[in-house]
Amino acid sequence: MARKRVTSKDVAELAGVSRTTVSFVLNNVPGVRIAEETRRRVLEAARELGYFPHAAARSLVTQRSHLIGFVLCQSPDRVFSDAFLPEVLRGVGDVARPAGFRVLVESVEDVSKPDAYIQLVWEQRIDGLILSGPRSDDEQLPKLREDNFPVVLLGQLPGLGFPSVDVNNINGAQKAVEHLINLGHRRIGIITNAPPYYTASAHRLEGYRRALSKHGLPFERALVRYGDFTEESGYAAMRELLDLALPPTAVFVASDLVAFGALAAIHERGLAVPQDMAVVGFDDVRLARYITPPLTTVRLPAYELGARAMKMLIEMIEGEIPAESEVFLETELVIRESCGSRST
Amino acid sequence: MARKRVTSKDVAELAGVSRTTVSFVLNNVPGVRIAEETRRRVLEAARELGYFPHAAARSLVTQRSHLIGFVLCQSPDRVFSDAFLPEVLRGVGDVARPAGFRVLVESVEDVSKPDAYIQLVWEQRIDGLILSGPRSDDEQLPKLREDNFPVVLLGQLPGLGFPSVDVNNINGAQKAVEHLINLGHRRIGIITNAPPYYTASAHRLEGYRRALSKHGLPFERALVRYGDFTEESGYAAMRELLDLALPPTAVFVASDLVAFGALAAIHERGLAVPQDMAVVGFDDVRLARYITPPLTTVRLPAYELGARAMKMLIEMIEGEIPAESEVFLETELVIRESCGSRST
DNA sequence: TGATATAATTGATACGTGTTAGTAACACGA
DNA sequence: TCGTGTTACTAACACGTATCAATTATATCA
Repeated sequence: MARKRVTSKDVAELAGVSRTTVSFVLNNVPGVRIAEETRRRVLEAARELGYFPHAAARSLVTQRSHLIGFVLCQSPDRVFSDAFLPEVLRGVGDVARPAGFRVLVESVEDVSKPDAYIQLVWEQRIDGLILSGPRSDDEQLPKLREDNFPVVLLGQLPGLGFPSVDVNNINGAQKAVEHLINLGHRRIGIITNAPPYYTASAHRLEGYRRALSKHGLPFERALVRYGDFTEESGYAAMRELLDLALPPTAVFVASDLVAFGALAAIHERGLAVPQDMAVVGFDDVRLARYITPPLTTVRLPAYELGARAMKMLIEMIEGEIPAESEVFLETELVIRESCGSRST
Repeated sequence: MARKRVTSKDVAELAGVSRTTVSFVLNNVPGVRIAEETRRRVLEAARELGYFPHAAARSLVTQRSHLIGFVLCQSPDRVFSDAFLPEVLRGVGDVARPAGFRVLVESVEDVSKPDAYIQLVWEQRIDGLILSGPRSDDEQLPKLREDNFPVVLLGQLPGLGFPSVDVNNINGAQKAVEHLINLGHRRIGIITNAPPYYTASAHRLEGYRRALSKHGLPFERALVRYGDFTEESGYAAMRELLDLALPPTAVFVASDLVAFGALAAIHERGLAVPQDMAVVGFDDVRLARYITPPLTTVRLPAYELGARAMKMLIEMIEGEIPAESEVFLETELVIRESCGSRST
């Protein structure tokens, strides 16, 4: 750091005014009248010296850091959350930037540890918090609730009453399964993305049930299998479905990654997709389109997830009460080749 | 914010000492002796009140924010850099955390704009900077050089003399091609990941040449094609190679994504991988293993890239001169099924 | 015992900004 | 000339910490 720091005092001296005036001009303080000539001189001086207010000094007095924390609670499905992190982050950033906020990214391996991320709040380093993949065993969340610190959840956590943004998993799954039904399938299996105590998993299963019942098809326990985020789990589950006395003609796999495993199992049996077995995935992972056959799947609005969460958070920081407290974003069915296209 | 902020003054009063003593105890200031009993009382009081020093106040006086900026310069290959962002970020975070640093992530669409990210530096919001995918038209970098602000590049940018961390693309490509040669292939094509003015692309081509010449094989211009990050470019390039009078028996595709396109072109011709055409990729994208056939490829050490860059940056912030200024991390050949396994 | 060295603690200041309350200059009407 | 109102600006304080120089309590030694 060769150069000496430029302070508002330097600007004031160069412009021949007081520091207070500099502050008034640069912050455009409402209700204060400054002569046009003076204002020009100050701006000129600031530009010439390359002056930027010291962030720490400023936030010490304003009690605003203009930083928000994006905390990633690592769960077993890291593979999954990772895949969308860049998109989500881009959504967050695109909303944060014009509002003058920066984003501090923190990933936390063990939410039950008391010093996990709450320190950011106690230190007053951040003005608000987006929590991705909140866990119910998180011991810090209740404390934040007490202080009513601005928090938005990405995902769901019933009970604490935090505002949240999530995907409408029920509708998404229902759309996927109805697509299969519309193609003429009557015996449709499901492999979930995760064990049933994950909300997303339960909701996707619920969507499956709704689609069946809406079209008068029976729900058979034998056609339900549970994945656990991994390709391997999809492989194993698909083999079980194929071993049934009366196997399904189509399967809804509630995660693309798990679906890749399922596809491997199908190919292994010498069966063709979509002719012998139609497959729909969920998530629209980047590479869903590159697999053979390109996977029909449900697109997760990752960018929008981030953007919306950030928008809500800013509202809360500004002191407003967000219009809706629980937002569910709709998905989009992306039709490729893994189901055939009898529909069109 | 229902609760009033707890300051060091509160801790001091509860412990019955002065604010100075509190500071001495909590910061473990060397060269200052504190009675064991007093120390205990202070720590106890701090714990009881849940005291954390105000980050802004602290960094105002210490001139240290304990924040580092991770700036993503968006280039046309965003798809690519995105794919590894989570891993890289994890590497950065895992090194930053124990050293007491947090990470501010910023993505910048146009590096030539003067207010792109340098404001973070002028505001003294960050102590150091990791720049991912630096561009030569970046107008801010030279200024940072002048002030010798701590910067580490992720990637390469000859000329300015910034410390950098990058992948050893030459060696990686060479390993991939030698693998094909060892399997008996004598006529090997290459599809690059990007146009030749990208350093990474040029280096991977260079590795290809070295492998050939090392084993006495001729370099033929006809077998060289240029990709441009996309699957489509791989598809087109592969078709051209297949249309040659004397097509190759194997191809090194210097990007997994581009390789997926190439695979599609091969399958379209009714050819089998690896029997009719062996394929090696580069990057080891997460889904390289899920494609059929699972892709043999060169693993990019994404985590280590981030970890190493952060390590160097911390050294520079501490005032040390990093031992090596240009670090090239080695890759690892991941053998799957797209080349056959005549080797073992 | 008194002088002196050492251990333990503190008062005062600086860091760079935002902001409140207040002053000086000036114009205006009576 | 005086009071009143307005405009344009400023002096002084606060934010919460780290740290230096100074001070007080305690042990050491002749």
